[in-house]
Amino acid sequence: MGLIPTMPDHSLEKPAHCRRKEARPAEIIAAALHLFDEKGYAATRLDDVALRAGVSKGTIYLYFDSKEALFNAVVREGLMTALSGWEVRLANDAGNSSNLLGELVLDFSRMFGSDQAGAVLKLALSEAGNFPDIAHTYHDCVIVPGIDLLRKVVMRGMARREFRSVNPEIAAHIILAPLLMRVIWEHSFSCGGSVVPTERYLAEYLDLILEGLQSAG
Amino acid sequence: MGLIPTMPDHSLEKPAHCRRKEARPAEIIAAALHLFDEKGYAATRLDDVALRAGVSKGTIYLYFDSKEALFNAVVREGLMTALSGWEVRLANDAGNSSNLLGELVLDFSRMFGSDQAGAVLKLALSEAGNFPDIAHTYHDCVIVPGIDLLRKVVMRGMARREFRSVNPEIAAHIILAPLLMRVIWEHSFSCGGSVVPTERYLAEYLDLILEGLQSAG
DNA sequence: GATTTACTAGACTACCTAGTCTACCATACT
DNA sequence: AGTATGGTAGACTAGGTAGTCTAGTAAATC
Repeated sequence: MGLIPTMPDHSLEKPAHCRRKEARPAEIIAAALHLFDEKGYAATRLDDVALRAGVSKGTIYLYFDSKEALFNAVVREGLMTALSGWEVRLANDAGNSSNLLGELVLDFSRMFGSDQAGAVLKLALSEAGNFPDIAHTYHDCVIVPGIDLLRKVVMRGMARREFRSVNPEIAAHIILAPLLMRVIWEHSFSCGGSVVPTERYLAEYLDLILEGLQSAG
Repeated sequence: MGLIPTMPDHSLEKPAHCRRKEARPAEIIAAALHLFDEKGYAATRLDDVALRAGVSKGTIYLYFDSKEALFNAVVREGLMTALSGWEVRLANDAGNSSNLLGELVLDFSRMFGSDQAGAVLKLALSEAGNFPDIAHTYHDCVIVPGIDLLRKVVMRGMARREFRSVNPEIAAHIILAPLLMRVIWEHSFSCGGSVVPTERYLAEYLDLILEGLQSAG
C-alpha cells in the first residue's frame, strides 16, 4: 500500500498510473451543486448526489473527505473571477460611462445566468448561517469585487461629468441588487412561468438606472 | 374524555377552563422562526426550538402536529397583510407620486425591518425547493401584492405626468429589488458590520430611483 | 493474454433526530 | 384545603443518513 510501483522507469512526463476518469470530481460537484441548490445542504442526501452523478456513494468519498468538504468544493468551484478582465478595461477604455456600465451589467447577468454562479449565490445566502466561513469567502471573493467594479464605473462617470453626483458605494449596491434579486428569484420561485424575459428586463432596468445617474442634459 | 364538564352553569362568556398559557404557541413560533432563519429548516432541531422557547419537545407537539406543521405556522404567521391600507390610500391620496412612492418604500422597509417579516422572506426563498406550496403562498400573498402596489404608484405617476413613461411592471420589480436584497443581506452576511445605515441607504436609493422616474423638469 | 492495481459498488454501522408515551405538576373550581 | 383536569417534561422508539469496509471490476503493462 502506497509503495513505489515496480519500476517507474521511463515515466518522464506521464505518470505510471493515471486516473481513468478525471471528469468524475467535476461531475460529482455538478450533481451536488444542483441538489444543494434545490434542496439545501442539510436536506441533500449523498446517495442522491451519487445517483445524479452516476456513481455510488463510496466513490464520492474517494474524492472528498466529507459532505462538508464536498460543499466547500462546490462553492469554491463557483467563485468565478471571470470579471478580472474588467480592471484593465476600466483603466484603458475611453468610451462613455453609460455604455461601460451597460456592458458590465450585461456581463454580470451573463455570469449569474450560468447555472453555476447563480446556484452558488443562492447557496451562499441560504447556508450562510451554517457555514459562516463560506459566506465570508463568497462575500469577499464575489460580492466585494463586484461592488468595487460597479463603484469604479460610477466614480468614473462622475469624474467625467457623465453622471450626476451620488454616493458611489450605495449606488453600486442599488445597481447590483436587481441583478442578484433576479438570480435568487429564478432559483426560488422559478416554477412560475410569467417572468419577464431577461433581455427586456435588463433593458428597462438599465434605462431606469441610467436616467437616474446621468447628468441632466 | 371530551365529555361535557360537570355543570357549565353560569359560564356565559368565560369558558370554564381556559388555557393557562395562551402565549406558548406564539413563543414556540418565535423560537422556531429564529432558528429556521439561522440554520434552515432541515438543520433545525426541534429540541433546540423547545430549548429556545423555554419548553420541552413534547410541548411543541401539544400545539403543532409535526415539524412541517410548525414551519407552516411560522410562515403563515409572517405573511403580513399590513400593507392593505395602501389600496384605499392610493385611491384617495391627492399628493404627488414621488412622495407617495417614498412613503410606500419606507413602509416596506419598516415592514421587512421587523425581524419577523425579514426572516420569513429569507425562509421562503431558501426553502422554496423543499416546500413549493409555501413558496407559492408567500409569492401570492406578499410578493404579488407588493409588486402590485408599486406598479399602481408608478402608473399613477405616469398618468399624472410626474413620471416618464416606463414599463410599470418591470419598474416595480426594480424598485422592490434593492429593498428585498437588503433584507436578505442582513439575514445572511449580517455578521459584517460595515453596512450602510438603513436611513442613508433608503435616501440615496429613493433619490436614484426617483431621478430615474421623474419627468425631466 | 495474464497480472497488477487503481478504482467502484453497495451492504453495513453508528449516530442523530422526529415523533410518542407516561408519569408528574400546577392551576382553577368547589 | 381538596380535587379534578389540562399542561408539561424527558426518556423512549423508529427511521433515516453520513461515513466505512470489503469484495469485485476494468484498465494498463509485460
